[in-house]
Amino acid sequence: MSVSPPSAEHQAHLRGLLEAYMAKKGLRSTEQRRLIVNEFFKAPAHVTIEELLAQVRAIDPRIGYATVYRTLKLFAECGVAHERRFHDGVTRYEIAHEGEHHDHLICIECGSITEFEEPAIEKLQDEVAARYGFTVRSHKHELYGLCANCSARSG
Amino acid sequence: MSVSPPSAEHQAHLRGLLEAYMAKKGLRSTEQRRLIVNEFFKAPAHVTIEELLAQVRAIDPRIGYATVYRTLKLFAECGVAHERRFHDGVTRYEIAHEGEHHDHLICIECGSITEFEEPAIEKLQDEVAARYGFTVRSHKHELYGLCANCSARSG
DNA sequence: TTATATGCAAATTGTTTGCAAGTAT
DNA sequence: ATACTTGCAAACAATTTGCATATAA
Repeated sequence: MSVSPPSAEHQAHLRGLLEAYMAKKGLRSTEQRRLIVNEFFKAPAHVTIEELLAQVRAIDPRIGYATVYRTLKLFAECGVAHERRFHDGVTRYEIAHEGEHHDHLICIECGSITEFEEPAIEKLQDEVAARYGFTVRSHKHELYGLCANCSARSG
Repeated sequence: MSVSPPSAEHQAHLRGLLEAYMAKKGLRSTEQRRLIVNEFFKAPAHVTIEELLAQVRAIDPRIGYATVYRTLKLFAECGVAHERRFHDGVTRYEIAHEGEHHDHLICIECGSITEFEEPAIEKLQDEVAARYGFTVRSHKHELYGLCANCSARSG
């Protein structure tokens, strides 16, 4: 529910971003890149390089790890994806959302990741920063614990 | 200002924690461990293994990386220190504070780390978790940007 | 054509572990 | 004596890079 694929419209917007960025940088549209973009949009949220690699290899087994790695970096650079690194030390990629920034609830039992948005927290956070004369550029707010399912299951 | 060494009293408390834990586990008080505890209490907050290693080697150059590594892990296990991993992927250790949990402002320019505490955020965070039936065990809230000094300097 | 992209394998980075020799109890 | 510790070096895990070959423009 908190993780849904991008609307056709939003997806088109992101493809536009990527295309514009590639044009500006003189980068080329290759078969691998086209495949990786398409699979990335179909992939579950917070996908890892390994996971996406497996997914694209199901279609073309000759794709290399480094190609997926570099393509996801490219997505992050042009704003199509966000890089996230949670507790477990693996980098995950998430499709850039429309509108608001969101944060994460991470289940330490089953690994599920849920997104949440809480403007009141963002507001307080800005107040804290102001108190220290700090200029916020980005932030990370992650809650670790047991998701509803795992809470029920384990007590 | 937000980073001050532990009071003599608090330090004694932490040493007690460590001693009790070591006794319970049958661990031994060695020269290396005594040196590392002492230096850790003198070290700046959010020290890395490398930094603490350099600091203890200034006193005894024969100390190995792994010894510092394992001793800091031990501190974390018994509640004398907290492990933190920020943006840059290096693990840092911080002396366990009295009382409340705190979070961090990290300057992406000079690397300085400031601590903050905001009960209202913690409260909202618990409300968000409750909304999802999520049981919070720990959390990470980090603001990245420019500290007061660097904001002034770079515009 | 020619600069960019790919796939492989090797290099890096930071952390973790195995083991023989040393040491606290 | 015995079990824990140490320091070294090697293993790991995840990411990043160099380079020869392939390919888009």
